[in-house]
Amino acid sequence: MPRYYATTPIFYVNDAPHIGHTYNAVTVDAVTRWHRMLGDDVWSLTGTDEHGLKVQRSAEENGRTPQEQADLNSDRFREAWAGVNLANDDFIRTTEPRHHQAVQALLQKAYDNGFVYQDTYEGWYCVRCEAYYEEDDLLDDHHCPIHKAPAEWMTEENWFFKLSAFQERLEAWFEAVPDNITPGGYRNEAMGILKLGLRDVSMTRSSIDWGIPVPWDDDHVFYVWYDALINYATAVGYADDPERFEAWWPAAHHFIGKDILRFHTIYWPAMLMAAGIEDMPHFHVHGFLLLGGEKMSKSGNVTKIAPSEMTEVLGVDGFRHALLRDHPFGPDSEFSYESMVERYNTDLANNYGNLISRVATVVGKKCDGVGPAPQADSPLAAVVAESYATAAEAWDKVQPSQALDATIRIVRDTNEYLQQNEPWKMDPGPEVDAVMGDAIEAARIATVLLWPTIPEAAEAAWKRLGLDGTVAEQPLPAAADWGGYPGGLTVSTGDPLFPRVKG
RNA sequence: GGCGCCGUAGCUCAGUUGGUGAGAGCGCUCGACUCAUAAUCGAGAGGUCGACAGUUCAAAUCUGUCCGGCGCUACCA
Repeated sequence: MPRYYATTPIFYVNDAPHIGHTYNAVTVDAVTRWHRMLGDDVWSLTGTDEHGLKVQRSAEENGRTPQEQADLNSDRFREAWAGVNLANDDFIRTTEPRHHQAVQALLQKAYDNGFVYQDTYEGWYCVRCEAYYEEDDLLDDHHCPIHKAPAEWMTEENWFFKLSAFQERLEAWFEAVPDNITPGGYRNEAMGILKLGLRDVSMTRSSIDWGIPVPWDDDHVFYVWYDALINYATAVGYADDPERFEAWWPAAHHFIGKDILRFHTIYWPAMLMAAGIEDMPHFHVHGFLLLGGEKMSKSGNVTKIAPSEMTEVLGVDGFRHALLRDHPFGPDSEFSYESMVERYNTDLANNYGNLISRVATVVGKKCDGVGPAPQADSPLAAVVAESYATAAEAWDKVQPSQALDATIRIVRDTNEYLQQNEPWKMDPGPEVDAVMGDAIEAARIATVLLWPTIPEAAEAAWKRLGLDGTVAEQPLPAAADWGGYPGGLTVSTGDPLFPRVKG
């Protein structure tokens, strides 16, 4: 059984969950749900990044311990993800003991293998940023470009990671694995970074307490990135279950935003290599949601919009669908309230939801409420087969927008098929049965294929069609084969699955 | 400065290795239907595929230049 291990980034606890985070998390959720239907052995991970100066500071400001602060804020992400129906298998926190063990173990390996050394770091340092700057990046008189405050010349003893030692091995990895980073544009970006040449980087801090102690030097904690990235290994047992790690690690897929490309696709693979891990993860990189439209651009930035603002209007499933359908995975794309509502109304209210309604009503009136079996040679059979092939390929390439487009095509063509045959004008009999059997079957398959994005509504539709069991347990590709609907099941009507939303 | 990305109908976007008269959804116009969530279906209008110049029998697709927007070149989480 193929394995598929998918991760979101761990989100920094000081941030509030917003639709940018949500886009990433829902993509991972939908893709992993698709893989579950394929019968793959799936593990999906999300979590929170909880160390670092910012957490330490906001804890002080609020009169809490850093751990208390982290607990509070981590819960916001848990709640947000429950609110969009994420079916993650694990939620990791970097403050957990299992993670401390893994970080110390993995970096100790790097140390033992000779890829860590002590050196003096000198540079212009902004206290408020807690970061060093290159001279060229500072404003006049060595002022910090962000805070406009004077930077100080600092000298610090630090532990360095020998990133430069991995230049060639990283290049070899890129050469050997053409799809190590998708979409391809981001792979080019990463290769560009490589081509410029890699410098060793500092990986510890002695000025902060809120972090994971360096095992060979009590005075230091690891710099946040060297702590955070390792979460992906922690979660599949790097420190405490080597067998489990062996099994899952080769199947790792990291879904990330383009802003963290460098750390993930260059530093992290090098860290793995330094620790003697052979298998490299796959990376799927997306762009930003840009805030357009009227209603929300007034509130400024996409990072100010909580997912709950959208689920209140569109429902959980409606939001999930519109989010993935309208924003191709990879490039930056426009996000607007108006287009989300429009997408919801078009795809889910007018097409999919309405199809379920009209089918149920006509079956009720013309077939005594019992769904007839589909025709083996229905013209819809070919439509479904083609749509499935397109959707399956798109999911495989991590292109949910394309997959959903292909899936909705089934719904559109079924509406067209009904319109052409007008079964509501016919007297009950074989002719009506033939048309309605086909329509139910197409609706059934569309429901299966929509489950990864609209799981709740899909289950509800499944029951209305009178089908047994759950959509979740339907196996692909078999469940998408034409003719799966047996006929003779009671079809029921009900309130609209997706009520129209007024713009 | 260097590297890279983007610029296709009013809007949001598709367009594999260059090849039938350039597409989808939405919006718009007209019509049909009335089973259905004023939903659905059909027809139509609408683009010199950023500009210019090349390569080619043939380019939105390849090359160069230019214009416009953006990213990276940062130990910002």
